[in-house]
Amino acid sequence: MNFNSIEKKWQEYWENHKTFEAKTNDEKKPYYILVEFPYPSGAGLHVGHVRSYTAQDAIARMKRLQGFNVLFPMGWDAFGAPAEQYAIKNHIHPKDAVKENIKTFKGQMKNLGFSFDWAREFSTTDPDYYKWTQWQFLQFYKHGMAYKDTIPVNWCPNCKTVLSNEDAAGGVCERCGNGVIQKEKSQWMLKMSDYAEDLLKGLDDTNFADRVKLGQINWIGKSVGAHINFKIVGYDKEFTVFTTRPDTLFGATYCVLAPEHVYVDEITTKDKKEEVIDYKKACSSKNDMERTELNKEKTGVFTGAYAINPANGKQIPIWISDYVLSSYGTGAIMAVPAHDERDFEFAKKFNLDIIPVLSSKTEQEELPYIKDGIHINSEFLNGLNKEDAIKTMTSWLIEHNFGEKKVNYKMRDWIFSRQRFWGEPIPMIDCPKCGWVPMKEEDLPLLLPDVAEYELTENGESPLANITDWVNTTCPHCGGRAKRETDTMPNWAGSSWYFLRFMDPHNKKEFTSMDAMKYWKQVDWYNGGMEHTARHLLYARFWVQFLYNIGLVPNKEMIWTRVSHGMILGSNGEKMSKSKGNVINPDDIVNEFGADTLRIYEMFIGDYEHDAPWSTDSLRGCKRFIEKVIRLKEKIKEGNGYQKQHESLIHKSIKKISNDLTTMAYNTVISTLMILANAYDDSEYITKDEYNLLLTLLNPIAPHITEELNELIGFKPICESSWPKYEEEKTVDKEITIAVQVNGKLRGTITINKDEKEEIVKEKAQEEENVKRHLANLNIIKIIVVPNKIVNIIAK
RNA sequence: GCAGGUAUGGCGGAAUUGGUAGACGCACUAGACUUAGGAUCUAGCGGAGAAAUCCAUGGGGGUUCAAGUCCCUUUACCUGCACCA
Repeated sequence: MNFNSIEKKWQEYWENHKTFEAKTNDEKKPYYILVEFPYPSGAGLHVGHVRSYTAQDAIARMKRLQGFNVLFPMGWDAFGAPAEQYAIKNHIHPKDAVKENIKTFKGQMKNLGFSFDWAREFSTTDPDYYKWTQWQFLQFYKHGMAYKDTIPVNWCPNCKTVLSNEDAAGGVCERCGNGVIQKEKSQWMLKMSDYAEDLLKGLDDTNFADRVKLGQINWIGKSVGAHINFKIVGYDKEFTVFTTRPDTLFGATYCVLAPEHVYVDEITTKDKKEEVIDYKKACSSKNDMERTELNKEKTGVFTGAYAINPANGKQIPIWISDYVLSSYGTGAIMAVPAHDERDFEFAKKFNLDIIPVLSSKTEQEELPYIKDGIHINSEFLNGLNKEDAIKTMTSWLIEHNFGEKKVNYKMRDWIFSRQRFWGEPIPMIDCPKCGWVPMKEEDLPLLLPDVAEYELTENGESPLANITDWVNTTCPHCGGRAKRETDTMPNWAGSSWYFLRFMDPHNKKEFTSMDAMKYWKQVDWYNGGMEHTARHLLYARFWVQFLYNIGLVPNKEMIWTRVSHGMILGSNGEKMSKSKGNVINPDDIVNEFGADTLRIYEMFIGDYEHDAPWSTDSLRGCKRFIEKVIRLKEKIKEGNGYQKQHESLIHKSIKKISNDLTTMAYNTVISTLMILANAYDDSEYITKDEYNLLLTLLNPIAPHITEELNELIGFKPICESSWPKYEEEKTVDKEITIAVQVNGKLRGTITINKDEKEEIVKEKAQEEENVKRHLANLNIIKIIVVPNKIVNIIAK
């Protein structure tokens, strides 16, 4: 059999019959299956894509056979830095590079037989799409959710470009090797922090995998504590710290400000000026992660200024150190060295006071410790436990105007500006008279200029800043001369709402009609990489919650189940990469082994949620399995229905496969099919119905060969048939074999009727030869019978 | 550093609520068929042992009639950390 021509034949059949096109408002029950749309890189489809697409395709195909109206769309997330860099290098417009890549990806996907509804395809870079991304940004702006702020960014003075933390790892520019500095830039921000609590609560209305929920919860990073104000000696000023342990205030012997804190320059005494300036300079080359490493030697500088501890009126020194981050809390801390590891190390190094305010439970415990000890050295808190002390101290602070109760979130506002060409232009206009003015909605989309050549700017502005024809415009408000915003949106913008557009992709009047959203309701099953479960998912949920709050989507959460898949590693167990030479190209595998073999193999490769190394040997095993299925056709004899000897196995298999396909246990779907095929192989002959059943169950994972074989035995196409049903009573065996233990050790097995009386089971167990032998000379104390499972005889 | 995850034969991995550890596949060994074999079929395949049996789910401890599964502790590896997507 020539699998290549069989695969082509069925791919054409599905296309011609529009088998996979979903109709909005169909009478059938809707079911929306989504895989993360890919970034169409120049490298083409990765075998990792094939894993998750096959998995979701299998669910889609089964659900269709089960009578659902399945929406299984595909599109392209095509804005981003790689396409831009490629375009600069080759002097072409990124849209042309993207066009080529999409063509490649689409061809590869079609060759693998994924049942995507291609009628709904779009790219985030289509003006028809990004028009609505821009429109939605304007809604954020109009509802006070978008603002400009000055933020430090990683800046490479040599490449004259802003870098991600990844590209600036170790304080060195990944591209040129020069040192990276921190540079202040004015950026558009979305007020995501306003949604922290809602994003936390909304998780209750989803069915995300636990580890996904946990990832979201940790990213949001809620902590309850207090703000405490510290007066600065000699100034009519105070600064605020955030702490989760206000009860330890009596132990605060010094304060630390982030080096970037606004008061630092002002309060530094003359003799310390030089030191402070040097220190700040040194910090500007480090990112947050490098700064907070615990095992690194603590560094810091005394500002010469003192603050007053509000609890006891003591003057305590104000230091600056890089272990305090300006991006978390208030950018200032009170240090309690007796009970915080970082503060302790810092205090030891710089000889600062260490006052314990919690009594340790055991004498041997060394500082620092921060368990729920009883308070000491803390005046009115003495003798209280942690909870009571926090309550008492918080009310005391409020009463004396020294602070307030405060909930803090690690999650920050979303930095929405990128100094790049290849992104959605932010539709804002800077007018010398009117300030920032949003574009008129009817003027959208604001298209990217159609130039193939553009240069990086000297000062880190977007390349768009140099394209004066594009930048210069008129103010929509006063009509005077004005300039466009030249920053573009982050790649995350387009992917934050694409799942809504798939519900109604050709709508010219709205981003998606309420009608379509009400019909499809939400994404029933969303799959993507583990690396996207924190950020992409959070951005998308934020976006949807905002749209919900302004009445544009019907539900606060538009994604019900989110699962994530593990990576496919190279055969050496390392991540596939060109430099390691361990990349497997799916095209090669399809050509040599066929798409069905690759699909089966990737489902069989291991636990879906875990990484798994590639093995071409294992792939061959899957090819052998297909060949066995083909050979089984020769075993068909006339006769209908299922033979008695296969009945129980068949019903069990239908049950297990139907279930496992919805719990991501794809590897056991394949092993169940192998067991069924082996049973057929071991019997003298099989019936057409039995063969058709095996083909139908295998069809979601290997759709081409199963359709072909099914046609050869004269059945109508599987894609137009229905999914088999099992009868529960036929899945249980009447006779079962159970284990017999003596003192917890396996000594034999007995065969009994299902649900046999306990007395008879006990008798049979004791009669078993080997059990008898082990019971000789022992007195039976107790016999534990677990119905239909095991017998354990306790004897002395 | 912070957060999350993982650990079972030579390999990928199975194993309802704790109840016969190693399903299924790969690799390997022996044999059959064959001009041939990356084909097919038969048998074997965690370790020790002639066998009975003992040992074995990263290490150590515990709970239980019974632990891969629950609890404590420890080690190693993987992923994410806000301008890569």
